[in-house]
Amino acid sequence: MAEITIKYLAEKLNLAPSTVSRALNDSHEISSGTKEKVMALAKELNFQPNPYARSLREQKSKTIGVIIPERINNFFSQVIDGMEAVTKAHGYHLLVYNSNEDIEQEKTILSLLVGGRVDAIVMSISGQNQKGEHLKVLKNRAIPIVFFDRIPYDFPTTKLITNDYQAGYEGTVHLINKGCKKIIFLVLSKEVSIGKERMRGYLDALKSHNLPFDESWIVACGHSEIENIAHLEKVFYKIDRPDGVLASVEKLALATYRALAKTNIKMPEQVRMVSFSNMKIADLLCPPLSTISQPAIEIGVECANLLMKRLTKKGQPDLEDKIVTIPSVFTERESSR
Amino acid sequence: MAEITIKYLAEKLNLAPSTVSRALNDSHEISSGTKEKVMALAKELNFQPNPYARSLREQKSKTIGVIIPERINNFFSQVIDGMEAVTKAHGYHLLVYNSNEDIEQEKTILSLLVGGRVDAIVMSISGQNQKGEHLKVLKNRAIPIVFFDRIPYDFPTTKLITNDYQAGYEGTVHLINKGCKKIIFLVLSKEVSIGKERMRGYLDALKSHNLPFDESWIVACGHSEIENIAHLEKVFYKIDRPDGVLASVEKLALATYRALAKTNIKMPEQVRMVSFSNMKIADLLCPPLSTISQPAIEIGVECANLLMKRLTKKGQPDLEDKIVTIPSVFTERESSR
DNA sequence: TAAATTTTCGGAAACGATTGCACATAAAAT
DNA sequence: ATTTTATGTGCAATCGTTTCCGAAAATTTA
Repeated sequence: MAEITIKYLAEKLNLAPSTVSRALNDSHEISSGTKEKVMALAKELNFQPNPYARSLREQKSKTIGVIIPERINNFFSQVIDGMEAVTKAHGYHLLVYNSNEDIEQEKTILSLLVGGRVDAIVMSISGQNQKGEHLKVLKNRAIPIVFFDRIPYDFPTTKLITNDYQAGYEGTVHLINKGCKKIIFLVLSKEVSIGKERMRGYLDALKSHNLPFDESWIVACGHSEIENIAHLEKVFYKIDRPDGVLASVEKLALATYRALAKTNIKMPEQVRMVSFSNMKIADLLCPPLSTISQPAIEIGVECANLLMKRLTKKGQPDLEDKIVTIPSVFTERESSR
Repeated sequence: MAEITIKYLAEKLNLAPSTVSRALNDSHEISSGTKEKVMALAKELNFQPNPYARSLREQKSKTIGVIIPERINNFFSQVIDGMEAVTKAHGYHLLVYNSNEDIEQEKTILSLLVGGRVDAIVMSISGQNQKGEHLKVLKNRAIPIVFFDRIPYDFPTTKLITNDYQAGYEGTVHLINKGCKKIIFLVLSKEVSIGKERMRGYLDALKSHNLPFDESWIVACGHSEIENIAHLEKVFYKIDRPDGVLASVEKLALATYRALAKTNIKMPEQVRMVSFSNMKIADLLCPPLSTISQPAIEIGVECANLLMKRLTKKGQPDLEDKIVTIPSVFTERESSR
């Protein structure tokens, strides 16, 4: 079936394409009579204006690019759900890319996006490198971008994070209050923003409670689940075994569960754990996991709101260079009781 | 900064836009000398052809629309990851939509997509209705579409599912072998394809093992977690309590965990459970959950392969009207031991 | 050397929608 | 009755790319 175009409608109605276009856009300079006729036929034939013709002419795509480092992760799924809820209401579409925690892929994706394919970008950058030199392709382009969760420090735009420092602090204090003396901190990469902030909270908590600290308590893990488990096993086999764990990402808490399963160390009796996590079933784990969970949907909504405001209202200024902090919520469960 | 266009490159190089275009596309009718000059400048200025102009001209978008009923679900995330892996290699983009299990939203999304925005669609339809009348907007459009997991029966195209019948049968047999006599079947909606097939396997297993069956053993749940839990609690409070559970979707297995937690019924001692699920942490639940898990990534890869073949090779026939079945894998864990 | 190719490139149309401008016709004001 | 204004519509250019067609220039062949 031939695609239905404005030109086709115009022929059918004995009108000029321009008239049809204006009628469809409810222009004031078209009589209500012709408007109705046009609308009626358009509805009858289920006419949909060609998005690419429109994008080309209007120089905007009504599309937003989303880049996340990992798709199989509740947190990011929730963020995107939040974003979609608001962008949908504005007639915007979401192009979603998974960078697989890989800077090279991030770079490739970005170069695809800057060509005009999207009107804006929402991004959480990979853990490999937080400096963000690979983001410089964006610098001299006028494309709005907001970062969330894993943000680059030196890129002048709006960034959304949770109160990582405070949450890290409070999670640690919680463990201290439960009697933990040797709390280790699990981090994917010391380079990543969220890792750094959460770690700062952890360190400050230890300090303010006059607890000793050893460099080896910062356990840097990687992206390989198997290696992480093996590494953690060794940590727990040490004579001077830790009695507390603060995991800066969910993945590492899970690795800890598996590592502990291979030893005969009991949680929470011998070691307690608190983790940053957006798992919905933290309460079903053995034992249920104490979590610091981020308001993911809200983060998505907020990102989208910022962009919608910038894109749909005219005369809007560029995105401010600032960091917006949304509080996370702590839930105590068996793992730290 | 002004966008860099072919026309701009042409001016800079004192060439015609047509020549530049051909050079960039490595046409044989351009001398290697000019090709090099053009390529060099394009690279230097980081030229990206305007995707919308190209789409308009070529009448294809190099974009695929993906519609899923739920985003916060490992299965769908994995499927999309699989798809992206292959579409990326072909220079295709993914527009992802969440229908929220709502037929109306599905309809809205479809009408947005048929206007030429995407070259093909991959879809798993909502559980509300499996008849698929709302898909008729697609009927007279020439847009290729493939369904997976939750498929409409009467839509003539290729559909991908797992061996739902067989897996349902084998899961049930497993429970029977463990000594279960009263096995209930948890389903979201009796209308949904996967529910039906899995149920058929369940029923046949009971029959072939000469076990009694009662209509009430088919427990139809909804999308509200709270109601499901309340409902299941009642099921387990009956005098004639079930001693086995086959959950046709992960969500209902989790609801069962929570319902059991409110009673003092022990799993697997008093009731055993097997569930369809793609959870990565089934082994960390209390007790670890026996799962029938679908090869989600493979499904995504297969969907994408079908479409890429159809779209990138010329002279390809329309998508065959057939159902492709990929086997799922059963993993026994504590919940049914 | 002239003719026939082949190679290399430019001009212009096309994709479908939007919009500035011009031009009718009708209504209102003078 | 004539000018002004408002209203409704059409023409044509534009967005950036690709491609058909034709025409020079370079090369080969007769």
